[in-house]
Amino acid sequence: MMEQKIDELLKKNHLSITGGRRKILELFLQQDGALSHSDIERRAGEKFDRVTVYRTLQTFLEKGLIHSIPTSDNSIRYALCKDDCSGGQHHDDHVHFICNACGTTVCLEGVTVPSIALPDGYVTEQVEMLISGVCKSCNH
Amino acid sequence: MMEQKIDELLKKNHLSITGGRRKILELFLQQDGALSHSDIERRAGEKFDRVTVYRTLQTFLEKGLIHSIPTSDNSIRYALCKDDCSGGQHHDDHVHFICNACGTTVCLEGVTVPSIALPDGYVTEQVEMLISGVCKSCNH
DNA sequence: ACCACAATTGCAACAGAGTTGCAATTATTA
DNA sequence: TAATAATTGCAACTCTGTTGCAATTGTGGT
Ligand SMILES: [Mn+2]
Ligand SMILES: [Mn+2]
Ligand SMILES: [Zn+2]
Ligand SMILES: [Zn+2]
Repeated sequence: MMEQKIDELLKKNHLSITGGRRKILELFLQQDGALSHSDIERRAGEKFDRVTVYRTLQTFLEKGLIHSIPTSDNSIRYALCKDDCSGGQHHDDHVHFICNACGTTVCLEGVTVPSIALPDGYVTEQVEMLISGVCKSCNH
Repeated sequence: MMEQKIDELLKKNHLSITGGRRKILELFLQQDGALSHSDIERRAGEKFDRVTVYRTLQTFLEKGLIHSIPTSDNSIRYALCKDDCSGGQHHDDHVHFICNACGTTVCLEGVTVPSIALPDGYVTEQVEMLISGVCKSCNH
């Protein structure tokens, strides 16, 4: 049962269980790809205020339930984290893929970001790798 | 003389020479790192309308004079392209670095983006690599 | 140097995205 | 079930980005 899974996820992250959080988490679990703020607003229907969506995403980010994916068109996407990202510590070192045909953004969990040697004096804290092209489904 | 260089750059890209374009190009040439829209608006002073800045950046992008850099905080930065990017064809395969301390974004021209093998069915068209951390100057 | 034409600009008006304070509602714990 | 703390919705606001249109400016040819 998905409902049970949702409540467990919220409890595990020390979040109180509310309708809005349940609904947004459900959207992520039903979904293969990443979601933008407006995706969520649209699919959550008229049931929740815009502000609640903003605050919920912010909370989920801080708790390490989701991570954000920067895109070239200035519209951040969000995707579920793996289990070991709790507590605000993210360990997502996978590549993100954006399809130029259908627009979907997915986490390529199997493709890890290679480590890069930077010039002297630069210290790496986080690496984002974003690949755009044509996705599996759009390649007929 | 910088003024001469600016006009040549505009002519080479088949753009008419106007005050706004001159000023914005000057900002990029005076600058080591990348600039956001609001950086430009601020530094260009009250001299130009917001809309002109948007349209000028758009034009520069299309002509291959500048390229855009996606960031995690939803604020696109822009940086000058190398000479071989004219005509809307970009050949920037370098890594971008954002300093968490001072906030500046720079093109690491010497660091090329490694090629990545994607799962079957995915076709790569463009790769963005964005590293955040502490930059050279902030590492005292 | 001037003119005609095309391109660029500023302005106004608008749409969308994101933020904040506050009061009402709801969840948690005892 | 009641007390307390957290979450939510609402209103108001700011900031960002877009569009149409008329005024201005740049360009190339005379
Ligand atoms: Mn991901
Ligand atoms: Mn660059
Ligand atoms: Zn696709
Ligand atoms: Zn720095």
